[in-house]
Amino acid sequence: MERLPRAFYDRPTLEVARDLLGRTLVRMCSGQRLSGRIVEVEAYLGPTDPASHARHGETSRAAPMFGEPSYAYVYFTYGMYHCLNCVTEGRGSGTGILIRAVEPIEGIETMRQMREVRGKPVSEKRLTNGPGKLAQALSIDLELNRADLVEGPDLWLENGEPVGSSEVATSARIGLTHGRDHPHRFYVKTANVSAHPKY
DNA sequence: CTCTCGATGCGCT
DNA sequence: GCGCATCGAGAGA
Repeated sequence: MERLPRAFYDRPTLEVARDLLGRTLVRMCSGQRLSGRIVEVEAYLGPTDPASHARHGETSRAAPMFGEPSYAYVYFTYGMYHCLNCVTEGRGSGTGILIRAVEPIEGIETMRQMREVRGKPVSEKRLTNGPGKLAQALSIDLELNRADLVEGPDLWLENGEPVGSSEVATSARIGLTHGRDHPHRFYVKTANVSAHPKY
């Protein structure tokens, strides 16, 4: 399967977000392919977006989003979770897209082990149905911050199978206190896996 | 299913 | 010090 090219990311963020649905997220983990079908994302639109980490400008944490598109922005939050974004648009935009949920494809048993490190067995549906969960399942942490999604050896996106408009829905973004006024969350209605029971 | 709450560490005002 | 782009446990319906 072919990787998405650099130009894929170098477009308006909302356009890229919609286009990310159905693509395959691939993580090479000690020689093994772990992968999933992207079914939920959220767009973060730069310094003017009150919900974005870029809202205070190019701070050290948000800096990757101000760099070249097609690189990863990984951040650590709530003292214990990591979340994966891909950087979009041109250098200086401060924009990115949070990957919120994938359907596991390859390496399901490894993902299960990663997720069971503490706690009880995890059903396949709950393996990767949330940004913190999929990062844990795919062993994504700060080492992958700024990773090159086009040429890098550890993390990338493949064409997958784009989903048609009839399968796509939008909503407000999840877990925010500011910036809930725009439908910047995109998800696949028919997905096996949902990061939000309400939708 | 729903809701609430605590864990836990860091970025930023 | 405050507030998180989160998650899981526990309680209730």
